[in-house]
Amino acid sequence: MEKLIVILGTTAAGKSDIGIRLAQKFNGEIISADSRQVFRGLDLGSGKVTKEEQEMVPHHLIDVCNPGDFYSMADFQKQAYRCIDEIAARGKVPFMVGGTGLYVDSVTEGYQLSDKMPDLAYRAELEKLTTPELYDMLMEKLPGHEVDASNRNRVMRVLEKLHDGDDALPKKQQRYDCLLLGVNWEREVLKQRIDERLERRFQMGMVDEIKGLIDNGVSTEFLLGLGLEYRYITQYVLGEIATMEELTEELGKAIKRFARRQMTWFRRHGQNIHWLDMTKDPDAEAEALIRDFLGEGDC
RNA sequence: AGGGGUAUGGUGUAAUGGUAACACGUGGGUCUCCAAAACCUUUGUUCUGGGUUCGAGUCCUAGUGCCCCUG
Repeated sequence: MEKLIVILGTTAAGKSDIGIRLAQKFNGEIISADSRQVFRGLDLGSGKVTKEEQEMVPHHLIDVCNPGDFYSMADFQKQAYRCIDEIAARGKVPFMVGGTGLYVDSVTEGYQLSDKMPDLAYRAELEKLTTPELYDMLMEKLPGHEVDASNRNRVMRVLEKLHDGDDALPKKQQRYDCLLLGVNWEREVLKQRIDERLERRFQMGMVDEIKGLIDNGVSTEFLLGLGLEYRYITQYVLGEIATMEELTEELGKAIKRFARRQMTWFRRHGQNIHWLDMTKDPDAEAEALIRDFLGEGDC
């Protein structure tokens, strides 16, 4: 089984930096596992690595589609598999770095997905119904299936699967031998890092980035749906958020809330994550683990 | 110093004298094809001392803190 090194963690934890350093040391290439960095032009707001950083180590699955395109976990998985296999075939070490828990898991746990594409027409039809109606419909077709009755997206997805002839049961098959490294900070420290990074990106022109996207025809509906930076800054540009102060405060809160959800995901799904002690020497700790994982003579 | 106002969870507010509520925050959780999405859920409050009343966040009184005005 091919080996894959994964670096995960919350937003603003510093995954990209340590990922680049480690990939350089171990003759690696980086696959980004980030649901927003796949879009061209979403740079500052998605926390994308710079062009210069991308030159230090080859990066993959960044800028692979246009804003407004439909891109999902399944697309990511397919492309990630191909990238990883190609990197390994070149005799290099694949490093997957990212904070989108679902994307990471789809590769590390080997989700087996139906090969049918989402049926957008059927989805549009379901969209007309209220959530309770959707739930009733689901219970009729598949009594006893466990989903949050009020979770519209989940209920719709199960209906969609059934419509496709799928049995709606999740399956998986591990495809890679993975070493999971977690980058994490004490809560208060992380909150401070989030605030600092937010301030820094505002100074670097994050608002102008969003204005530019809108001027170039990217729909505000798409941007609002992305959440966090793109949602809140779009609201500011549209005048729904009045001041920069309010924007900074609301967005800061939202990012912290998101970081908490990310941790919930990792706690639940990553039983074998090695959490690096960021207050000591995380690089050395990670290097030792990687060396051990890859085996002697490989580095 | 005098006059007026005000005091409710961490924050902002609500409650004809009759079970103290809401939002935000905080914490926990769900999630295999839009996942930075979409959801579920916990927590905690009447400034202090007296008084009126069957019953006080609410009325009276003293104190204390804060705000405004005057000097």
